[in-house]
Amino acid sequence: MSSILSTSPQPWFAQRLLDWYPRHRRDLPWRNTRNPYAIWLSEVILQQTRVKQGLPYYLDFITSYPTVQELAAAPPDEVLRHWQGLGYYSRARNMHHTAQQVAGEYNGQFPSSYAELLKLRGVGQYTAAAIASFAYDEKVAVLDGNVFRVLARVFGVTQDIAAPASRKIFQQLADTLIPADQPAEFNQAIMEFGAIQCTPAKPDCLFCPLQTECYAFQHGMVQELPVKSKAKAARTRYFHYLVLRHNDTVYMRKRGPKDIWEGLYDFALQETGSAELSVASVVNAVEAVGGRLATDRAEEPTTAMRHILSHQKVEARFHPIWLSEPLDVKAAGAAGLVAYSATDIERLPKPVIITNFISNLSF
DNA sequence: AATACGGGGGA
DNA sequence: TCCCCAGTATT
Repeated sequence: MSSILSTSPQPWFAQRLLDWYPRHRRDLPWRNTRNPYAIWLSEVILQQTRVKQGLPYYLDFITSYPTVQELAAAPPDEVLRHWQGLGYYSRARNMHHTAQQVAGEYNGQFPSSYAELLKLRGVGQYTAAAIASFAYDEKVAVLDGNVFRVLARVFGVTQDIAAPASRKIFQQLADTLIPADQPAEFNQAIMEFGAIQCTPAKPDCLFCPLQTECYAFQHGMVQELPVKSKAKAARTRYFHYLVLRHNDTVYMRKRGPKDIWEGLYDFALQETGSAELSVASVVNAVEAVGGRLATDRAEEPTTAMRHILSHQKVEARFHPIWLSEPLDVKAAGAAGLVAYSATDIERLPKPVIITNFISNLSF
């Protein structure tokens, strides 16, 4: 079925990668440091994120919070605001939690082994292996999307990389390949090789140092490997945002748990099963949060703005509502709505779709 | 084992 | 459109 020799060492693999790496590696600010804080920060930012997208965020965080103590001391909303636009916001919340734990319980020192790192919130097998190897030279192989792809192709592993059960196959393979004397360099090399040379769509097989040994190349299966089952189709949700305005303020609320964009701020929301929301429904919704319209009818909503997430397609319409007076305090409070000035709003962490809408809003 | 959770970029 | 990305936590 495949050419895996799972228990016999194959030194050529590490040798070729370690030869390739110094000649092709990108110079990135979190490389060439042994500072576990900087490494942890970069790894959390880079989870499910490309270097190009994560780099400016890393630079902002390491500048704004040079030490774990400073990150720990920051207000949660401020941390989320710095994270704004990066996605997977639980990473930011978990990161902040872990910063406070390290600053407090760990006396500012990150744990120094894979097993201990794994206990930190937001630090899974990949990130624990990355920190343990990069910062402390522990011999533990990282397994990320790049490594899965490289191993599947080079060794002809046909297991579905999306299936959790496949992980131990790849982990076992990676563990036999990682050299004891250069675990950090090897981990960096295999990931960089996957990111630059053995890319998903059009890998550079012509100039590949593993061409002769690569199972996928030798068997014409480069496009077939890795095997990955498809994700479930995304469902569509219809958001009708009530942009409640009074004088120079706009009402916003913090989003709760068990849904997208937890902890970020948006407007009063009516979610429906279709793209339409009648004027009567808008008026009802405004009154439900204790509002009185300044005019007898609502303004036309904006055209739908689409926002694509991994598991959801959000179709949002924004209904500008001018209030004749502030919201009833009790009703607004129950809905979590608070009046913010333009300056306040700039500082709030917001989903990209909200930021985009606000950028066209005149105060 | 399956699902939820963002957003950007490339083909 | 579809796929991928320096994954993790929850169910």
